[in-house]
Amino acid sequence: MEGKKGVVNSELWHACAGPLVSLPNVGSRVVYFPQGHSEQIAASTNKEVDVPSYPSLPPQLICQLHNVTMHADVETDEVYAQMTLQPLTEEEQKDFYLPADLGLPSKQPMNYFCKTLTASDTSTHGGFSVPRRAAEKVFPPLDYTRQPPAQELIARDLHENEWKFRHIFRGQPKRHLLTTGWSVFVSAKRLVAGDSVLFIWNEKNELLLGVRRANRPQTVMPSSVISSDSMHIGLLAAAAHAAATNSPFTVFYNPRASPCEFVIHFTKYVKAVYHTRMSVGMRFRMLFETEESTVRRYMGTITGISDMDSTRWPKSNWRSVKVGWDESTAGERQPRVSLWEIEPLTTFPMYSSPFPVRLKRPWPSGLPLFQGLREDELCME
Amino acid sequence: MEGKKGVVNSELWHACAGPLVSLPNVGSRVVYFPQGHSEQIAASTNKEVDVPSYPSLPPQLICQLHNVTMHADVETDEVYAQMTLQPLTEEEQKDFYLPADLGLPSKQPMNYFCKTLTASDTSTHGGFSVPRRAAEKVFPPLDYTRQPPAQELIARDLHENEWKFRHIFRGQPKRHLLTTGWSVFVSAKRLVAGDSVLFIWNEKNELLLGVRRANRPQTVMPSSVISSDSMHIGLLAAAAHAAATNSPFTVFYNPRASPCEFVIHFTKYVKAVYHTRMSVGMRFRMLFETEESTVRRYMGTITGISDMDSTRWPKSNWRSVKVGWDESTAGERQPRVSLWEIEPLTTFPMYSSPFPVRLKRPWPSGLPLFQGLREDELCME
DNA sequence: ATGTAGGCGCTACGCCGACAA
DNA sequence: TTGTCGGCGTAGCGCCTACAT
Repeated sequence: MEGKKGVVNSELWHACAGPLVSLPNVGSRVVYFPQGHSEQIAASTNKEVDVPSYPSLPPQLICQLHNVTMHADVETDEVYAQMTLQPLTEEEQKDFYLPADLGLPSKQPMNYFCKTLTASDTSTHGGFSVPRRAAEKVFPPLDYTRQPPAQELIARDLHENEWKFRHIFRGQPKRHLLTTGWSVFVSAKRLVAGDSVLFIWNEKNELLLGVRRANRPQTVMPSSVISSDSMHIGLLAAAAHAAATNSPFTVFYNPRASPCEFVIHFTKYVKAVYHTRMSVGMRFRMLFETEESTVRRYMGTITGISDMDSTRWPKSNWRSVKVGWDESTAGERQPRVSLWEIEPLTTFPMYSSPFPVRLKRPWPSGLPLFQGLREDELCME
Repeated sequence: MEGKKGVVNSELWHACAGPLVSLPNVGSRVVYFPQGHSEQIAASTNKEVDVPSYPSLPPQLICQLHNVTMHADVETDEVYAQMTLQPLTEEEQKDFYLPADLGLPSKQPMNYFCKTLTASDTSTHGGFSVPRRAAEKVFPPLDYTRQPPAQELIARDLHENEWKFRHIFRGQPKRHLLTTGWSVFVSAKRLVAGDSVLFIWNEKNELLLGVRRANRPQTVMPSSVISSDSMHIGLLAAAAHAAATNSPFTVFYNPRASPCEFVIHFTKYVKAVYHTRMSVGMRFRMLFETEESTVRRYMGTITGISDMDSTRWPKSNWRSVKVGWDESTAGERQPRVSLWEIEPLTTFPMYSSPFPVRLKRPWPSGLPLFQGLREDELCME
């Protein structure tokens, strides 16, 4: 598993990244959105910038994914992925076989739990209160003949550090607790109330331990290295150079920094853009992650379809759908989404049709997405 | 002083930056070296990258400095400067008046001291041992009639946080110590033995407090935002775009990240490049910072003059001088320096001559540095 | 089922001189 | 002059149960 230094346990990475995050397979085709990438940089640096537009850079690049590695920040344990993408020539776009990589949301580990830390969990006054079902599911069973039942747990984090905890079942009423060892973990990881920890009991009978920090309002980036303008220009220039020369380039994808997956499975993209009817007024649903790290669907209505940034990124499909949400719990959900993020609520079958339905409106005719690639050459399952 | 948020105390910033660091004045002319900037990025990210060359970007840009602000990283207290530079058109390069901004090393504060922390200073076992002369110079005088003499000190750091310390003069033999309050400071700033602290007693009778971390071997950058390749391309593209349109761009200068000052006072540059004889075999001296935060001169001999990177940056003056050092204390000093960093040891007067001596070799004739700017138009004091 | 608080033992933090370098 | 140590008193860490939600 640890072939390269800095590459982390895949199971644990996905658990920390959350149930909605999926990474494309190595070798598969993907669509890269500079605009989405730019959005992530803006979210990371907390700066909106006004960079010059890059007319030579199309709003999306069809790429082959040469490499994906999973990493975690040494300081914060924040998970991120490094991807090496190579833009495909028109020839290569034509001449392909498509692995059926739909990028279904990665399966979360079987035996795991995630708990948001309470004030008591993080205070120096005591230990960690383990939810009962969680303890029974992911911790090795206790010897209940002892009084009180207790054992030592050793859990490994993303950096292969081992943490020892005393797991004890006591109190009135009885409960599972982590005592000795817990506070050093909390202070080493600098956890505060509101952050989450997650434990995994994997198939090799190893205990893995991850951390998810609460969304601090300002994740103030150490922008002391390069200006955010230069970052934006850099990403655009790197992509443009790669596109012009069909040479590989590298991006970092930080799934928890901002809700913008800017590298999309090719087939998912094609399905959404070419094989799905979308129109104003249409109802849809979309998956979101809950506080408890599970998924739930929110429903909404399409209120408009238009370019998000018509000057810089004309005819881009990135966040081209304006939506209204049924549950108006503040403005916490994006007012704009991308076609492939939502699932239209229709009665007729969409994907099984042998005759793909070309999107009629509102896209301008002849949208120049896959030059040289005929639609009926697409291999859909 | 605190007009803008994030802008820090100038005195304290300079003390933390060290005696050799000077910032050009706002409004003055400077020379910007993309190559040097690239070097700093490489040092910050610990990655050498192989970026495509940018033939349209000259190895140096003459710019006007529109803005300089001093900052400090919230996490690490690392000082850095943000500069807004505007490349000058040929017309503007001709039509100028030059403020006599030679960028002499900034004067360090009068009453200050800097101490490298010992194991005892940072252990949980005790407080901070204040060097006697330092305490007498920068701390308010103690009332020696009390037994023991003691007082409470309040010092402000770069982020305007206040830290309280008990300052006491006791022991046998007598010594100055900081006791209560010291350990919380050490743990809050995460100081370890080898790091330095510095105190300033300024003219407003305020006590300022700064931190300098030891050069940890690997200052592993959180590169989880943007690839180092994109950073390099970004800096080059941003500079190229600015040069092409004569529009302002922003850079960050981190004086302690790496010994490469990539924004140089214009007059200093002109002096060094056009008005100084340099030849192989010539002796010179150069300033360095000592452990104790003072300057000292090292002597050396020029062993060669050539492009550092002849493919990417032909005819650049950045680190064009190969040197050998008299004291060969390991390879801790750069084997290549730039002309303006060194002071040639000659007997004839150099700067006062009314007829500037054009550098004969090894520069190729007609080096295209200041197109449209005749040398005798330069205004040297 | 689980968050918080009171009780209290004991570790280690932190203040002190004594040395020595 | 100043770094480190042995000495100690005590704050607060951390283990326990009680109680409330």
